[in-house]
Parts: sequence; C-alpha cells; structure tokens
Amino acid sequence: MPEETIAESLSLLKVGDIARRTGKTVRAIHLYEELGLLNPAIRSKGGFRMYRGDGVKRIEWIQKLQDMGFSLTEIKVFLRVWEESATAPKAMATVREIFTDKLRETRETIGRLTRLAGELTDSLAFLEGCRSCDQGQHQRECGGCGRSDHEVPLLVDGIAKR
Amino acid sequence: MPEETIAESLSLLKVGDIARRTGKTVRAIHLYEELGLLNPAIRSKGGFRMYRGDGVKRIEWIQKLQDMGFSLTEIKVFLRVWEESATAPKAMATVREIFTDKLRETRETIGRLTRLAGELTDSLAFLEGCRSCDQGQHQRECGGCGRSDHEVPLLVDGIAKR
DNA sequence: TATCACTCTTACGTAAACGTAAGGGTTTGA
DNA sequence: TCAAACCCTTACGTTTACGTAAGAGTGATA
Repeated sequence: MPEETIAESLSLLKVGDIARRTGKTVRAIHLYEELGLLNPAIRSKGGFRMYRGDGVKRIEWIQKLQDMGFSLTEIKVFLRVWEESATAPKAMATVREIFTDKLRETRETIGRLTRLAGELTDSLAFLEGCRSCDQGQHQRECGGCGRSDHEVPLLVDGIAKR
Repeated sequence: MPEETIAESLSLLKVGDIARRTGKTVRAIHLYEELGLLNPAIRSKGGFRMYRGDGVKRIEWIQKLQDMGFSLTEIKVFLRVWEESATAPKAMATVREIFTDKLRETRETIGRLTRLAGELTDSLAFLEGCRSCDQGQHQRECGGCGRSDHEVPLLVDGIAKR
C-alpha cells in the first residue's frame, strides 16, 4: 500500500484524496462542483475528476466563508462577481465591500453572543441559590422560594412558565 | 376598533395576540405547541387557543435559547428533563448543567468568530494594497503583483484559485 | 343578525447542505 | 490479468423551522 498514487506524485489528486485532505466528503465536493464553486483541473480518460493542490485551498476557503456565515449560494455569487469584474482593482473593490459587510455582521454576532453569555452567567449565579432550596421541594412548586420575581433571569423564569 | 378584546382585558390572549406581542407568526406558535413547548391555558368553547400573559414570556425564552444555538428539539428535551425531575434542587442542578455546557460552547463560538474577524481585518488591510494595482490589469492575471505568496491571506488567496 | 376579522385543522411546500443507495465503470498494484 | 479500492451518474431521502393554502367554523361588533 503506497502512500501516494502515481497521479498524486504528479500532483494530481482524485476526489477522495481531496476529501481526505479537507475533511469533507466526496458528496460535498461533488456538490461544490454542481454549484460552480470548484472544478477539477481535468478529467482522467475514464472520467475521474483530477484536481491540483490548489483545490484543497479552495475548499479551505469555502470552509472559512461558511464559518463566517456565508451560504454556499452566497459564496457562488461571490465567485461570479469576481469573475465578472473585468479589471483587478475593480474586482478587489467588490471583494473589499463584501468583506467589510461581513466583518460588521460578524462583530454584531459576537456582540449578541457576548450578551447571551452574560445572561447565562447571571442565570448560573442565580441558580446557585437553588442549592439551598428544600430538598423535598417539588419542582412544580418552584417559585415559592423567597426571591422576588424581577431578580429571576428570563432564562430561568421561562422554564417554569407553562 | 377597540384596543383590546374582552378576553384580552381578562388577560386571556388569542394566538394572534401572542404573535403580535412576540413577533412570531401564528404558524410558529402552532409549531411550538406541536413540539410541546407551549400550551394554551384553555381553549374557548369554539376551540380557540387562549393564553395567559406568561405565554409571551415562554416564547421570549424560546427565542433566547434559539439565539444561543439550541434547536427546538433540544429545547423540548430541556423542558422534559425539567418536568421529570422530581425535586426542585434536582431540576435546578440539571438546568445548571445544561447552561454550563452552553456557556462553554458560546464562548468557543465567540472565540472562533473573533479569530475570523481578525482574518477579515487582515484581508481588508491586504486588499488596500490592491488599490495601487495597474488599473488596466485583468482580474485573471491577479497574483502577478510583487507580493509574495505567503503574505496573501487565505481569505483572499482562495478566491483566485480555481 | 349580519359581517368581517380571526382562528381551526389538515397537509403539502421550501431551502440548505449534504446523506445514502443503486448499478456500473476505472485504476492500480500484486 | 485479477481483485480490491475507487470513482461515476442519477436520483431520492433527511432535518429544521417554519410558509402557504384550502375549506370551514368562531366571535366581537354594527
């Protein structure tokens, strides 16, 4: 069992090789091709997709955009915009625009999640107080403890409400 | 056109009222009921769902959990766990556990997004350099500029790769 | 009592990002 | 040349969180 196939030593990778190197499935890579996100450099005479090494980079790029919240369709639009920009500076300007938007969006998301993390922390602090609750107290009678309504975090309060 | 229906003045809300107050659609609220996340206090004799005010709170609670990345199914499990914990302290312990997990997860997500925001910033800085590129340069010949490969951020580099 | 806005149930539709299976070629190294 | 390991195309399946439509009943108001 050789480490590399001949094609691989010639720096041509089959879809399975690309899959292994990116952690994606073959099906996913096929899908990216259907969507026009990644084409094999050539096809073998038997019809196998043969990729160059930069195919791996393209997939890592796709992955990063997905992590930032781009859908595959948005990524497709991204590539089309690039391809249709005649000059390099124009293309780069468009890319800058897209990245600027996404940066703002990402920061907003971080803000939201940070606030939520704060609420979680508050809720956990509140729940510490429940340790001292009567061990025999039934769950359905929760709320009967002395603490006033407005100090109960929504994340906790919402559970008991039916 | 009165501001409130009679039921509303008796603090009983119809599904449409709940929808307006939470920004959800009627369909969504029906779905939550199907999933066992929210039941009306009673049904009118004609079959209308009638909710008390805390129905609004429950939906806001659901919304917050969704924002944190809980699926509706996970929320359902959450509620079931609560209902099946016999004693209050036990129930609260479980809730603490779930919240602790989610807090960790949320922080990880914040970390990932922060790193991505950094990459976006780097990429934008890099793209500033493209302003000085030859205005007539064709997009397909991008990469011909003097900058060495390893200073090109992946987010930018992945675009040109085909 | 007539009306108009609402609500009910039932049930099929949708978009994303693949998963999975079938039936059949292709490569490659032994 | 043979077999194991891959790959190909086609096409239907899956999950989530609702959207949408149909046909019919309900309720508060005029």
